[in-house]
Amino acid sequence: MAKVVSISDVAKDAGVSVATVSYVINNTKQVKPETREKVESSIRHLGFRPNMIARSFKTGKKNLVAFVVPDIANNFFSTLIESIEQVLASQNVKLMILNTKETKERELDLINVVANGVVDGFIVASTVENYKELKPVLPSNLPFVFIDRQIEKCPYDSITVNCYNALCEGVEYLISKGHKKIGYITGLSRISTTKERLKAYEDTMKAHGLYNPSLVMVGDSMRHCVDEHLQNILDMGCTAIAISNNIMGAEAMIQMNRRGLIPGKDIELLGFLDGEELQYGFHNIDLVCQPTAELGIVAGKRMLERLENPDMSASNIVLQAKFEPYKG
Amino acid sequence: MAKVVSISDVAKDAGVSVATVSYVINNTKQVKPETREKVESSIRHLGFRPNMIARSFKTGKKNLVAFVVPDIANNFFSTLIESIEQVLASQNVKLMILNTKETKERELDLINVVANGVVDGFIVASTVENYKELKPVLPSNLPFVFIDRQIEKCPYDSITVNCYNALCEGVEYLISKGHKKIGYITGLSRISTTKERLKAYEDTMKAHGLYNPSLVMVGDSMRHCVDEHLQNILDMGCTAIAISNNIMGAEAMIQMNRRGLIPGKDIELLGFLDGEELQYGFHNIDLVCQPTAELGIVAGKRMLERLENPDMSASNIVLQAKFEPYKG
DNA sequence: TTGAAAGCGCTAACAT
DNA sequence: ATGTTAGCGCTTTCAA
Repeated sequence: MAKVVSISDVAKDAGVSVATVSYVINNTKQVKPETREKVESSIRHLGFRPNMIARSFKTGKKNLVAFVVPDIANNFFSTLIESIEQVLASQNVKLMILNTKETKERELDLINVVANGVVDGFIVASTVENYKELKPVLPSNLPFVFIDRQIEKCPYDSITVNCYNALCEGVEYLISKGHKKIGYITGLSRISTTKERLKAYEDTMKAHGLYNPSLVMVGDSMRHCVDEHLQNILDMGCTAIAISNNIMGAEAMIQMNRRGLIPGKDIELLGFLDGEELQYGFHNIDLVCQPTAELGIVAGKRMLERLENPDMSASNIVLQAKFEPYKG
Repeated sequence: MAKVVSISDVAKDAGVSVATVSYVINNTKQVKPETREKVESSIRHLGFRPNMIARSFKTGKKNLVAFVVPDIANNFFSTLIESIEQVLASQNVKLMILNTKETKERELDLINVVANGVVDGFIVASTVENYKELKPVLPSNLPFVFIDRQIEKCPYDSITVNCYNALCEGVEYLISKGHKKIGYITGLSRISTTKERLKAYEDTMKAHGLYNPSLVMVGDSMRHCVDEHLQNILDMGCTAIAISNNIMGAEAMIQMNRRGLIPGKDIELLGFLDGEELQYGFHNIDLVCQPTAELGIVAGKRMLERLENPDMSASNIVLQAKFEPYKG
């Protein structure tokens, strides 16, 4: 366990003051070239690396943003992670990922732990339903950007995707192809995207006099619940099924495959295209396509702006999904 | 942007010294109950949260470990993340995830950025081939635990899974069922797991006089490469195909599905079961099963031990995968 | 062009 | 049981 070398070790070695060393490593003042050389040589020679914690402590800047994410195993969110990382990297800001597993307690706990002093700001895809629950843990001095899911009465920036129109169009499409019994699997009830999408399904079905509440299965936004719901829907004799998110859609594909059913032939599937994953394989289902990468990019940019200027007023940006039927 | 309250604000408000406040928030000395109460009331009242950076700066302890991971979208790694998180949580240590996307430069850069002062240690699933490349960025004063992939000549702890025997058994099994032309898709060549698995395939095929180098497709451990390789293997008339990791296996399933081919019927598939994902759906392929969660647990524990006692000598732990044929 | 020194918020040794 | 204070490594103001 070698001793860790500090700025004063470098100063001593180079025969200058710590201030001078600081000037050269930060390029923050003019330094005589030969002095700079001496210092840089000592740095290399001693293997000095500035202690980031000390630096953050002093400057209050960490160049670190936390992304609070419900499920890193969901391709939608991993795509989001990558696009956010990319934007932040342009300003040399790193992304710290905190995985809540769709659990309120974990979300609140993780935010709480990291809130004071560790990061410069938060991007949050919250699993919490409304602002009341969240408020106690939100540090008032840090920027927050909410992404993907809208929190009721939340006075911060948000970037979301509206899927209502696209999903209505999708259900219309199924109906126009003659489907009458169309099953639906929802996500976690408390989440805004789940509500919006369910409403799209319900409104469209009702408009055509086809709505039947027993065709709606209440899922959990994760894959586990799908198999059972799928079975119920099949048992009820549905000829088509719409599914409230990507991961459940992917699971439905798998489970249909296991039963020897071919999507788009034996039963028509309307799902969500969220991440790269689905682009590659799933060409035989109708899709609601979210601009996932763009969502991350917009959120990342917003965070960068807010870091620059914390006093901007909050804004809510809504991107639009679009419907793309399978061209079989 | 409200003012952030510090320990001295609390001290002032409660009419005690900063030391006393520190004692109550850390439970590090006896404090008279009524004093404690006063302090706790001030803390609640002012909304004080200890500045973690300042604390880390002072104590040198961050309770934060970095996990350097090649691809968070790969279920194998997200399972690993969850099991590591779980173990670390028992000591109140948090996990920071750094995503390299199988890119050496990103890996070296990210380690470098976080090396000094941000974390207490690193768990690394490295995409780098050998220790020489890695060495310049490794801070000598921090613990490292290498996981999943073995780095040549690396003098640190490692926890890996040996799949050689299980994959040999799997290929034997295919051969015993009468398959003679068995295609193979490899992972990224530089990675230890890729090498080990390829060797298992080659050794077994050779032992039966069935080896033919043109049946081997060089992949990249990600899904993108699979479709083309799969086509080649089908064109060559293979009746079975073995695939070097989970994500490429999943992609092969999807692409077969797209072609209307049923795994285990039209062509036999030998893949890897790594994460939860595959447990749910893929019941019609033969599988090499890695103890993924256990891998994470062992690595997490090792890190915790090392944090406790940095001077332990390095150890290399190897877990064993096992082969499980599809029982159709 | 360089240096001296204050101070960021906290912990913990030492004093009371 | 509580308070006083040094000091963690760094940046930055001010002086030289």
